[in-house]
Amino acid sequence: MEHPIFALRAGDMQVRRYERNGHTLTVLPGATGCATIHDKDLWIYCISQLIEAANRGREIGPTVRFTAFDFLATTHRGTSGRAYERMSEMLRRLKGTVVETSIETAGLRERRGFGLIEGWRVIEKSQDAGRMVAVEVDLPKWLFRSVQAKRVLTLSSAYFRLRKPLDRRIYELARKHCGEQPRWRISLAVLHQKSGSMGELRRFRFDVKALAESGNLPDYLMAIDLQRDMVTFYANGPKGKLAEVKDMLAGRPNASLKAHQKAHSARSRRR
DNA sequence: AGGCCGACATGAGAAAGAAT
DNA sequence: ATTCTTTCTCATGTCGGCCT
Repeated sequence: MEHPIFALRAGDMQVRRYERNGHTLTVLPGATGCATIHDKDLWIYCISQLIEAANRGREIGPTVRFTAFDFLATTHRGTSGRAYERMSEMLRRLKGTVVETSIETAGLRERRGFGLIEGWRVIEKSQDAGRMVAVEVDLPKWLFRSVQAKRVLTLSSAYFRLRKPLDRRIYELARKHCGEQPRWRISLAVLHQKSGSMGELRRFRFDVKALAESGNLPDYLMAIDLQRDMVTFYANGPKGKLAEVKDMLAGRPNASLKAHQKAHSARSRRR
């Protein structure tokens, strides 16, 4: 996806419209607002469920079934009653947000519209109102096809640890545009556009500067040239040693989970 | 332009109750 | 006993508005 579909802010009711060489994309929020970058976690979760199932040699279809608890836990969310409610809101926003595209080629214009998910189903136990037993999400066909074709971008598990919506978006962009190349250079104005941030440029500049200085962006280093208003991303070798060591120091999921399991089994052996 | 505040929202984690 | 679910509390995010 070239243009930012997901909003950075909750309850965003703005209609966004992007245009690039005879190619327009319109994002129409549903009644409860536009799907946010956090809602995208549900997408990513469903996709990874499918990929995992496929890797185990199981038959996969566009419908993904899972428990609410598992989703909340694996995306590092809380599991409060409010978190469950928010999950329903997520489904509603994903379903309600409509994306329309229009492509012009050789004098023909084709327009299409689609939701971010086809539909959803939450199965609750009736005698104990409100308990979500299982959730089913129907992914749109085009998304399912790109999963089958393995054309989905893999994200570092550190992605879920990125709290700031803007940081997440910038990481995605770096991942997409810089990828494995040693570096990627872009003007702040264009990055601002690509990010989908609705704030003013000066504020965006301030936020990007903060991100660069914090060094919180996984896999990449950022340098800002304030004179020319350019940002450069340097790939830190996503598979390199340095990244692994940094993961460990930062106590990121994979490293820390293994360490925790080790400690745990040592404890049980002593007992 | 740069920076701060606050409205409205998300997020983490502890502790405890419920289900299996 | 273990796993799931809820409630509570505190910390942090975006961005419009406001001040300097």
